[in-house]
Amino acid sequence: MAHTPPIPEGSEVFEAAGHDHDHCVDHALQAAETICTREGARLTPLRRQVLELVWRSHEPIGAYDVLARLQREGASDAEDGRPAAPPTVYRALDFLLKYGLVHRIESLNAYVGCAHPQEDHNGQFLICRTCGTAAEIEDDAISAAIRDNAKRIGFAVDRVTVEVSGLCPRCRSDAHA
Amino acid sequence: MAHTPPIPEGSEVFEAAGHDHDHCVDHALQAAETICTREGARLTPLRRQVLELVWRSHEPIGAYDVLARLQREGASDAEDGRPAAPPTVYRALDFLLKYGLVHRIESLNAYVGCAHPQEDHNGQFLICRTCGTAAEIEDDAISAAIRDNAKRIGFAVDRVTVEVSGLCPRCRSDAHA
DNA sequence: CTCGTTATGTTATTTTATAACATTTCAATC
DNA sequence: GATTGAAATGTTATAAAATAACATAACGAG
Ligand SMILES: [Zn+2]
Ligand SMILES: [Zn+2]
Ligand SMILES: [Zn+2]
Ligand SMILES: [Zn+2]
Repeated sequence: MAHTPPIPEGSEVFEAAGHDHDHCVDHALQAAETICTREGARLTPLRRQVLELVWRSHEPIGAYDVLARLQREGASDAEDGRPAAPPTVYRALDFLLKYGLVHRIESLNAYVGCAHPQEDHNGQFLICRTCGTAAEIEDDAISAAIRDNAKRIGFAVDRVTVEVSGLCPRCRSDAHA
Repeated sequence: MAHTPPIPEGSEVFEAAGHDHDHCVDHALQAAETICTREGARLTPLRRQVLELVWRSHEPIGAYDVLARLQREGASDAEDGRPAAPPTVYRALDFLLKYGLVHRIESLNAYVGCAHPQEDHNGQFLICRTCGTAAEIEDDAISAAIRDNAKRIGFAVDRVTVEVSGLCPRCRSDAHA
């Protein structure tokens, strides 16, 4: 499952500044299609659109921000005037969470596209307090340490939330200047 | 309240069932006095009362639950009729958070008394989805793993949130029965 | 096509948190 | 002990996040 690749100096998990994010989005949507097909889940136009909106935001995005963008774009098919309502977005997000296509960042009340949606995991995040970027990591050492502790105590782990906030490498350099 | 037989292994972090919680509360309030004195911070009657209410709840408690209890008990000094308002509680909680006397559980939007308030830390929690108990652990292996990862990536850690939800040893046994 | 299921629409409300400004309390200085 | 500036609390209003409850539409198996 987990590759904990040697990270030379810092910046693969934090996306490169000028990278082609459209490509990331397309890739994520493609992966989502694959997963939903495999799972027999229906990635409807609405759900797909919400997933795309979440991915387009390079930072974690709140449900109401998703809603606002959804309203601006209009529902994908029906362009019938009435703006979408909160439950529309929350239901789509719930679906995406269920199939591991997005993660919820508890400390921000916000959502972010999952970086490796194939694998079953809860997501561990490094969140920059300055630029807002959330890098998803998957560190076996962290997972193992948590698993070991729980085992020692006799606690049956269901869901793990790891959210580290601080300064990303880039913002750190900027701060020095 | 309920007396439940001894739990064989691994249950120090989860409080024993029939323990004297009043003692925990008193101890916590005492420690808070000490810390605030040392820090030159004012543990006012209101703040003290909020801390006590948080501690009295054996589970993490929401701000509005604290508020409700505060209203029921009346403000500690002034018994002037008007019920307390949300900012009163949020400000007290902010103070208590600032001095490390309580922790906020992000995944529950709730607050819990800190088990080792002397030390500077962010708190790591095992939260039972059945009984609601949140056990605060302080696992160096977890902290170290997170610190190492961040260092490798060049991320400057500010605040760490670790919240593990699942089944505590007791509820696990109960489920087996 | 028919029918049960799943998805979405719609309206209202609940829960959580903060903004903005007024008043009180406190302790230091005069 | 009065003066005063800072910190704490009171008060009112609103923002932000999430869900409840019920109605309609779309979908897919038989
Ligand atoms: Zn992920
Ligand atoms: Zn940054
Ligand atoms: Zn603590
Ligand atoms: Zn339990």
